[in-house]
Amino acid sequence: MTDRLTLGVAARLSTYLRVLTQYRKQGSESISSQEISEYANVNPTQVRRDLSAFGKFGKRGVGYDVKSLTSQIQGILHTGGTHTIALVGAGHLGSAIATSSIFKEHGFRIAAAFDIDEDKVGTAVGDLTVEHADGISARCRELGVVLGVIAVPPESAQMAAEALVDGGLSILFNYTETLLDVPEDVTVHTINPAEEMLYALYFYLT
Amino acid sequence: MTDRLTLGVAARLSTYLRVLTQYRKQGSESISSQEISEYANVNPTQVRRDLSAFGKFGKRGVGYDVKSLTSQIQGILHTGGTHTIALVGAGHLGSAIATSSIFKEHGFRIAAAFDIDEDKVGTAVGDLTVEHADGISARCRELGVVLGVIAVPPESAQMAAEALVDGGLSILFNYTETLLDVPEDVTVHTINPAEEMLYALYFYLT
DNA sequence: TGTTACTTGTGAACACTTTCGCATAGTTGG
DNA sequence: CCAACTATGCGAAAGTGTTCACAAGTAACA
Ligand SMILES: NC(=O)c1ccc[n+]([C@@H]2O[C@H](COP(=O)([O-])OP(=O)(O)OC[C@H]3O[C@@H](n4cnc5c(N)ncnc54)[C@H](O)[C@@H]3O)[C@@H](O)[C@H]2O)c1
Ligand SMILES: NC(=O)c1ccc[n+]([C@@H]2O[C@H](COP(=O)([O-])OP(=O)(O)OC[C@H]3O[C@@H](n4cnc5c(N)ncnc54)[C@H](O)[C@@H]3O)[C@@H](O)[C@H]2O)c1
Repeated sequence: MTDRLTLGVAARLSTYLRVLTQYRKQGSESISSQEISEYANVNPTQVRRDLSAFGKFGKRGVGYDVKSLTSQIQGILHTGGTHTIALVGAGHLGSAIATSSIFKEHGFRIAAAFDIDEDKVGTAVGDLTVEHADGISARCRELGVVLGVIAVPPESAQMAAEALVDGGLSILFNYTETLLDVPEDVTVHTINPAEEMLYALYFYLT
Repeated sequence: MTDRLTLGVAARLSTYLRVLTQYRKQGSESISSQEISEYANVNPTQVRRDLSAFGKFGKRGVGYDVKSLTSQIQGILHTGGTHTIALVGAGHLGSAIATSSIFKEHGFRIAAAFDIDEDKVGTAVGDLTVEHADGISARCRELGVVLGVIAVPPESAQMAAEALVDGGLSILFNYTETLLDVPEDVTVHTINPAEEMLYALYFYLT
């Protein structure tokens, strides 16, 4: 149990957590492996196996209690608390991210938003006041940011990445198509829907 | 070879395609499995094995020719042409999507954008003129749309999904947190960065 | 031409994932 | 209280994925 989860299990548990978080908002108290599997696009047996590896969380004939299963998975992933993130780029995408409830729901607090455009610095996006990109590194250290989101034009992405790395971050989420060159200990997660679209299309076409 | 790819292989090939597409724009003609693996977050041996299953695309001592490898993978995934997509919701996120080059680069053409807000209908986002959401189903059929993107507020997502399904689509990309209920033959892909953030954090914290 | 440095392609071993089938346990309604 | 139904948990087997180690090709340069 002190072992590190394999990549696949950790990915699926994160997906279940997303489904559960939303399912709970929609009112229901109990959920079956069948229902989880439909929203998560996995096999129901897989869901049960993933969960039963850590204990007997379900009730036969009933399903899983949404609230307690949520805590259990948060426990397994050690991600129950609040985590502080920083946003670079306050354009269309940046505003959408800053005002979205998606992050808050899962315990992520956007602590600062940065832009290079003097007209945007000082204005509000969501609950935040946009700060100048010059301050990225210093402010990230100050605020204890663990994760940076890059939502700038593609040609500025490398620059943004370097500023965030300078601020001590080692997890970057890159919404641009730019391939980022970062130190070895930094992980870049790329949000590129086109990639998933190609994948989706393959299974549609065959 | 007429067999369907496994989920994992198809996903990785899509990732390689994303990396190659961008790498090519940055000028280089040749790429090694090592380089692909760094940008794709996989093991270099895995890259070589995935590719060598379909033929000998590389040159020992040199690497892979970026251009020809791109075509080869497009051939394997059958996704070389242009595919037509529709966008529902022309707010902050919708505008960002409509103006992003990410989709075009991979052969996706956004053929129409819809919104319910009368003030937005008729205005331009990117190259498109926003159309009224009432026309979603009819226009999707007319335009031969294969894939729909949902970028509306969470409470409107189910409605948007139903309109798209009515228009004959069976692949939906959902940027909202809402769990969508759709017919069995429709696949929903959810873009929820928070899910991937939880996953990223797990490996960071352990 | 010979040497050095590089990088692919693949056999073999091992680890992990996925699925089936079914015993087991809880629930509901008569 | 019993019968019908539902849904979990898990043994076992088959299928995939992942990594190591190395032979074999290619290029560049002295
Ligand atoms: N992955 C996705 O799902 C997705 C969706 C839409 C857009 N995108 C991509 O997101 C990026 C941004 O799109 P957008 O529509 O928000 O663009 P935008 O032009 O509206 O906003 C970009 C903002 O970044 C700021 N900026 C520029 N350089 C900066 C720097 N060095 N530091 C800080 N801020 C800087 C600009 O001032 C601007 O405010 C694009 O690359 C686009 O392709 C990705
Ligand atoms: N997954 C991600 O990466 C990500 C990032 C940012 C935002 N989001 C989510 O995207 C959604 C949209 O965010 P936004 O900032 O663009 O919001 P927004 O309010 O700026 O835009 C929403 C638009 O949808 C339109 N709309 C409402 N109902 C509609 C309907 N039934 N049909 C057509 N159009 C309709 C509205 O008129 C508005 O123009 C939110 O749910 C947000 O949480 C997701």
